[in-house]
Amino acid sequence: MASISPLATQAGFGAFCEALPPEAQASAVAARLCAIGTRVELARGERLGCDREADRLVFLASGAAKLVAPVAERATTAMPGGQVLSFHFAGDLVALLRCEVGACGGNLGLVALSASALIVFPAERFLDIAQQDPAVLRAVLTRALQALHRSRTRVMQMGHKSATARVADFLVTMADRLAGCTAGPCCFTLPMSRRDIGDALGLTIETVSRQFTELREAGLVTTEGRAKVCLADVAALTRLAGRPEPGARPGPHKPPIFDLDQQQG
Amino acid sequence: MASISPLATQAGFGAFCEALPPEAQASAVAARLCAIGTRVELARGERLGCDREADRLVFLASGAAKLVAPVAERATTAMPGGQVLSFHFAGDLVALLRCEVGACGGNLGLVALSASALIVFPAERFLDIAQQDPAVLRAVLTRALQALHRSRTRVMQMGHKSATARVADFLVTMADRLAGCTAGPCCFTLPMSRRDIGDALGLTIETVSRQFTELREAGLVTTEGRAKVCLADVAALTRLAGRPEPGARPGPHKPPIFDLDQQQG
DNA sequence: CGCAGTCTTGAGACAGATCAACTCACGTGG
DNA sequence: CCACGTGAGTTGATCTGTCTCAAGACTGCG
Repeated sequence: MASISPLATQAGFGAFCEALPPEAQASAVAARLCAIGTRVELARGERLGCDREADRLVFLASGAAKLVAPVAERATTAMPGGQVLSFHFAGDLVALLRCEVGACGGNLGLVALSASALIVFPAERFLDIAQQDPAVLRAVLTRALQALHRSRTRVMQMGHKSATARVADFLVTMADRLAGCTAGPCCFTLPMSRRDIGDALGLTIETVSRQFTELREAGLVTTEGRAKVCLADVAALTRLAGRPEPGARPGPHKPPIFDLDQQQG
Repeated sequence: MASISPLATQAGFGAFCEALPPEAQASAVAARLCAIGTRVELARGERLGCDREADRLVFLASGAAKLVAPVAERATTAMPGGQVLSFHFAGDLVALLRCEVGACGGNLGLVALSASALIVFPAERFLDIAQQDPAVLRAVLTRALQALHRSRTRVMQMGHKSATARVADFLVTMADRLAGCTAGPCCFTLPMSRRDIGDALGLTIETVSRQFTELREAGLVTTEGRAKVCLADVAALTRLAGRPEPGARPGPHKPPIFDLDQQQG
């Protein structure tokens, strides 16, 4: 079972503070945020559900996790673990909507792909405190916009992309997130199963497997064991993924697109 | 062409201020935000592109619009107007990423579905000013999270839902947003074409049309002319859409799920 | 009234899902 | 250390839903 340690001095909080804007790291706001956080450890496969009443903000201090939504009624046939909405890695700030059924299907959960350390915050109180330091609040906003950007990109893919393009895009994204690599060759270990990949991409496990085989035969990818993959040419995969190329400009990422809808209340 | 009126006293700014938190409406922050906004009117079909250098924040004072991304290279075959990322209506705050090619394909655009009045802000300066009033910044964050919620919901749909479920979900969403209706019968006028719907749902225009026909034959939908639709039973469509039902609770919407990724820079 | 573009309907093609073996990696216990 | 078993992954054959291509019908506008 998940073990809970209420001591704010434990490992994990340090990583959280480092993720805050530099000028806020030693501030009272940082301390107060830590004070309302609860450290949780999840073993591989363990699940942190959402709260019934309140939204939660979860900082992933270490490890890897998937955000899942239970599949509505029957969907098609498969999908035991529910739809995978996104993958998360150390340093991510994830949020779990309260359980009341929302458009997403409510009852979201964060499932550890590998042993993970989390800091769980009540979202409402977190934002109340963060609001006192505009820099912190803005940092949270920036992350929200990045998440939105990723999600939008996802929508485009799911919209009308072939299985090959989706898998290629997935690999390119993972190369970036897991190995910090956006061009050339690179190797890394995937923490998630083929089933997770399929669930995230809207493909079956068989189709994912076939795509890996094709990429292998094309010489773009080699695999070792279940999890280790080496990409021969990230740029080529990016092309396959149907993404407009990052252009000549190297350098890190562009900030996000965003789009903020109206509350209809 | 789009006409630009730099006078901050014009219509549109009022709607913008009303969208701010009550306590901020008469504040200096509100006035300073208006001061950096530019009013733009778009006729049906006109396009507001993104800026080359800076992100833009766009408040949709009146009308309806679609956010589009140019389709990468060739995609499959069709999609003249590019992929539709989202639809927006009066009161929405939309943002346009700078043109530099991002993962979304860069070069986003906002295309008016009907005559619209917009207020365009430079995002950077907008946030600098908003940062001085935590309530305003938090309001922006709230909207971002709602947008993320919608986008996530979208991902789930695109992931593995049948054409029928997608169209049903689309109609339910529009009933909510255009007629404020979440159950029972309701009528409204769709500002977008079948092509736009298809582009947004990742379906062809023909498939969308066939789904409308099926829903019509099932007695769930009647249409009048091209744009007017009447839904006989929103709850039944919600079920068809594969969404878990909103439950017995009536009442307005739940706040959003969210999920904030890490900056990898 | 007639044209142009949108929408609808139909027939055939194809990508990916489904069902069903089979193989392999990896952890266990002899 | 190696045989073994379990579950993940791969591969193959078939089936289905959606796209594609091709007419046709309607809406709405000039």
